[in-house]
Amino acid sequence: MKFSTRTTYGLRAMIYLSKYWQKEKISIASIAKAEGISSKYLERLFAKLKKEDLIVAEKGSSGGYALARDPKEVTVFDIVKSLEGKMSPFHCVDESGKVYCGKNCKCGATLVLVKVQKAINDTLKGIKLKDISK
Amino acid sequence: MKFSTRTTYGLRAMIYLSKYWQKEKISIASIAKAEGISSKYLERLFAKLKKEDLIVAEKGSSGGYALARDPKEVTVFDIVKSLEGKMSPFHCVDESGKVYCGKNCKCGATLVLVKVQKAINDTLKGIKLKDISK
DNA sequence: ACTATATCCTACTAATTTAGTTGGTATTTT
DNA sequence: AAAATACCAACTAAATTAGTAGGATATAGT
Repeated sequence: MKFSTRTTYGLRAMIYLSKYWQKEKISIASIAKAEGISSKYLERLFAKLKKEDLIVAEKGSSGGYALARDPKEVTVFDIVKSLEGKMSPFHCVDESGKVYCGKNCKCGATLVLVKVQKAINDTLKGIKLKDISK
Repeated sequence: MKFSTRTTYGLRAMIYLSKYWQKEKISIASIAKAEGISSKYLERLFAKLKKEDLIVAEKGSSGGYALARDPKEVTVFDIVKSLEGKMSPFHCVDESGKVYCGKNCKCGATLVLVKVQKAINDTLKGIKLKDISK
């Protein structure tokens, strides 16, 4: 089991943006270069972040991206969720923690899955973007 | 991000075995049938569990598998780890929690990864096989 | 108006991982 | 000897992830 690099790339880009919060707009090209990420790939990740209103964009020359909200108020959960899609890392358990696997819904295994899912989400919700951008 | 079905399959099989702890040996065929898992696939998962000494096997007719240790003493972490390989769900962070990514090792993103990894592992270590096999 | 620099959009490709299959061999009980 | 079991290696199929290609669209500065 591996988390995708999307999460790490996205976090790094958001940290980068938070350094310019209420200062400058930043282009994908410059973030990609600074962080060593494919700019075309980062482009696609930014589409997701924008769709969830975590960042705002301005087109055209001297355009770029900026955080949509104060880094003090954005949680890492918000970011990871927008990049990874639904935060339900198991096939049997949906996002709300409800178990719906076909075969044997009351099996002890799902107790584990639900706890792990909750542990991950609680951890992510407990960290603000501000906390990790110094 | 999804955990693989291996984890769930393996847990369910181990729960199944724990019901027969110090009673009977159980064949893969019967577990696979009862749990609705491909028996050939389960075979391969059992190879991993055996390699980590979580189960013991006896060959031949009337052979089968049994838990190697008391379900009170086996943690879910032991099981998941043997199935998933290393419990380092991020590319930047090794199993011990050490960060070793090439580019920017001190970046704030790794703080998140380390915390999530710890949260998962602590959760898994806190659950005994016995706890989930009623 | 032109040009350079951006975001935005869609489709394709490559690599990796996961899940499952095929076809056996070795061992033990009956 | 036959049946049932674990054991083993190689292959295939499906899904996901990572990355690329090739543009269209919008804006600022000249």
